[in-house]
Amino acid sequence: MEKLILIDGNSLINRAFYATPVFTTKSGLPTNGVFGFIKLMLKIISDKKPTYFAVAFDLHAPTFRHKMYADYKAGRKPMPEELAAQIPVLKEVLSLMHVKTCELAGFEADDLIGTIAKRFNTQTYIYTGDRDSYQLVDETTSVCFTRKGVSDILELTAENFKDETNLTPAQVIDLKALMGDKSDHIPGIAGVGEKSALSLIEKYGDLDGIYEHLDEISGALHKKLLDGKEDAYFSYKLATIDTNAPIELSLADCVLKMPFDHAVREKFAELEFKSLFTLNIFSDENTAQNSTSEQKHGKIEEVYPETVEQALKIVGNSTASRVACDLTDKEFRFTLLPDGWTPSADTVEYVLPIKIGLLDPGFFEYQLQSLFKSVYSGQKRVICYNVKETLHYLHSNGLSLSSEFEDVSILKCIAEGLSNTDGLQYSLNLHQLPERNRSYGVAVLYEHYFHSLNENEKKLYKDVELPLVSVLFDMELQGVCIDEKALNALAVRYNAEREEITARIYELAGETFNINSTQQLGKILFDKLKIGSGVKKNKESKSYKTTAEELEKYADSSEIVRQILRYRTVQKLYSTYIEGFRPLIVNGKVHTTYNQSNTATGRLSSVNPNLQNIPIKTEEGRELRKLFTASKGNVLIDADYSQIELRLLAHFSESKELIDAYVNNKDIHATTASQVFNVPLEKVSTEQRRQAKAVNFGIIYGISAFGLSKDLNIGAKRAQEYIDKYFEFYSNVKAYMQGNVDTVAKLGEVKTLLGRRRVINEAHSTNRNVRMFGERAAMNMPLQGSSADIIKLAMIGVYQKLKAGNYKAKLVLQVHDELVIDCPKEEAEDVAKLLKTEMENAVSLRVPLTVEVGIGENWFETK
DNA sequence: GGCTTCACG
DNA sequence: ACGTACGTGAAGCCG
Repeated sequence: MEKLILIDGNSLINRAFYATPVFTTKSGLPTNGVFGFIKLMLKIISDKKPTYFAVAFDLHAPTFRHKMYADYKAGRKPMPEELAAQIPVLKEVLSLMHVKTCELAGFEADDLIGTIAKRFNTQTYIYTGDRDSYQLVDETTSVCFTRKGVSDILELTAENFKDETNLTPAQVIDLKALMGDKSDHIPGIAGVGEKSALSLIEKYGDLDGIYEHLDEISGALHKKLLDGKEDAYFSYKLATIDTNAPIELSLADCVLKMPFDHAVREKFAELEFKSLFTLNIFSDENTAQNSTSEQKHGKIEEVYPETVEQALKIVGNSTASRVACDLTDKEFRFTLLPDGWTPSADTVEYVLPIKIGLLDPGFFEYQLQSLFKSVYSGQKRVICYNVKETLHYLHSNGLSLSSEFEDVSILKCIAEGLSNTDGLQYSLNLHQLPERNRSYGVAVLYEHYFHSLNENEKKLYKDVELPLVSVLFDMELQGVCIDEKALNALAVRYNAEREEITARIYELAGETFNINSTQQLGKILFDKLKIGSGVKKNKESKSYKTTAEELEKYADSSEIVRQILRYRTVQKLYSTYIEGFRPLIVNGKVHTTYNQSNTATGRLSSVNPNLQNIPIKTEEGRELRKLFTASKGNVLIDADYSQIELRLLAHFSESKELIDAYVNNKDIHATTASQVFNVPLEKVSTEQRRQAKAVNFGIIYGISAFGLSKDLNIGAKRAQEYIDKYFEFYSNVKAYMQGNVDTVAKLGEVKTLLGRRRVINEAHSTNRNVRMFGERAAMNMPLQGSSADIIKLAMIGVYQKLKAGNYKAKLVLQVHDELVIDCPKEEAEDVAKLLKTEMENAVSLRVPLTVEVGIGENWFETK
């Protein structure tokens, strides 16, 4: 069915404005709202491929519903100047795009949208950041609600509406009538919140139903409802969207005309929307008769060589200096890129099936190897989307990649952070590139992202992230040895204990239940056994909170609680670290995958298995590290940075107290304790030092009194005193942190030592909690991210030194501030020295970086 | 697939 | 008066 998209213009430009960092044209015109809106609009077009498209705007004037609205809206915070200025610009852009816009004196955008949606019997999608429109959902109308920012969209349809909201679309109005809506200045009934409103609706269906059965409702609620009846019905009218607005509009008026005229391109140039240029959305005057994808991007011809020899010849005869590749289970696609190639050139994409099935498949794949060899180990630079994956694929076929390579997934990550990490296919759609021409798409995306980087980012990419790919590939390939015998022994032990505890818990509970179910557990503990009164529930109030922290409170008085805490420990160790590892062991080793492009700060992450969260904090958990051993005849060398994030804080803040502490090798936690608790350094107790350590850590996280008080189990007031004392002494640290907050408020992003950016949209939120989260993230990211930068440099240095020295030692693990090498005993002394030196000298800061090294037969022993 | 819990830096 | 520590991944339950 043909699709119609309806956009609430005011609502979405508002969302886009706050979700996009503030930027202006050279002349000072703010354009972030328009930019964010256009981006979103293009994404919608790409996702839904609509035939019809219209944007509605508010236009207030005195008529019934809106007069009331105007009254209420008088108290509303005015739209910021920078946003208001962008609305005419947006309307101008839309007009150039021939996108139908509508507004009508006296009607809200959602009235127009409601009217249009009900008028035409075609599949309609309403995009808005306003929950009011939920009431419009029906069989042919969906509401796409922008949850946070503009990228997270919740699509409500007739099918999922009940599941998502627990209401019918019509009941949305009743809900608002009862509870009101501050942001829309609908009063509702005083003292009636979401909870009671929802339960009333669930019981009586709607407003009329509630008042018909008013006598069944007792107590305070009865009075509130009685007193608020007028408010409720008035609010009901306010909340009801008018679906009969007198608007003249036919479906034909809404036809979306793609591609866009040259004038749109010119307008984008004027607004300095350079990143939109590479998109395939403009008509090319010269080849106006061609289809969209061919106009902007030239022709893409798919060629299927009949034999591998043919393909080999094509590669051999080509003088192209680069080749873009995409290798999947089904196909191998490659595009040769001659010097000076641009996305607008006519391009040929070669396609070879990986599994032919008809002939002898082994033979064909054997043939393919020579093609891989010529492409991946030739003179041409190879461009992939995830090159480490390709390296593994080649290796498993006895091949290696010896050409220089590029990686679009990493480029994208440096350019946009975590914005859209859904892989190549997603990026192709987003950029309106043909879905099947994946190697061509890789080339276009490469050009797009590489040229969007600034000089620092290009260096970060070329000098750090790309060389790191080879390091990580080698580490993953190498793997780390697991002592399977010891693992099996532990499995038996844990399993026996788990069964023992389970039996005892059932006995104490008087029945069997699923201990792993927090819901069932909560009911047993608090409803049945009434273990305690403190029945803290979770957000949805669906279940009791049963975290270890919560249960500890009852441990002294209740055996079942003690047994459950013990059960949790054993269950965690057994399921995650014993049984979880078993299927991942290959020839006595596990080979993790390090993900280089999925953290907000620039850290690596580790999966299948995660080797960055192996227990260490408790004695018992720490035992598991004995399972991680050196290879036969080898030792493990472990090196970790000492307090690298605090040292970075000293460096960035230029706090002379912090610098002094590190330059003179002082005990930093004791120093902080001495200041915070007003005692001479030599009189600091172990308890005071422990607390000061928590303060120092808290600072790195963007400290809050509440967080610190929870961590230290003290009152928020005391915690605040500690923080004040801390900042009084380390005054530059306070200024530095404030600087981060100011930066993110102004630019919407912060940076690390090597210029890695993190966009923090939360910093522009009107919601105080969300905004403060953004501020804490802004305080933490430069520290956590620079630490990640530094260890990446060190890894590259160590890798190169090991290679240059012809050592057999191999890097096997990275745990954020720690590296582990599997090393022949005879090399150990040299390698330990090399490792320490490379790590300590990876960068030069205002304070020394120090590294602690340990050597042992297994990971446990190195510490 | 989202939520809860818990392992790490 | 509000509700918060920063960054991850895995297992298991539940709808």
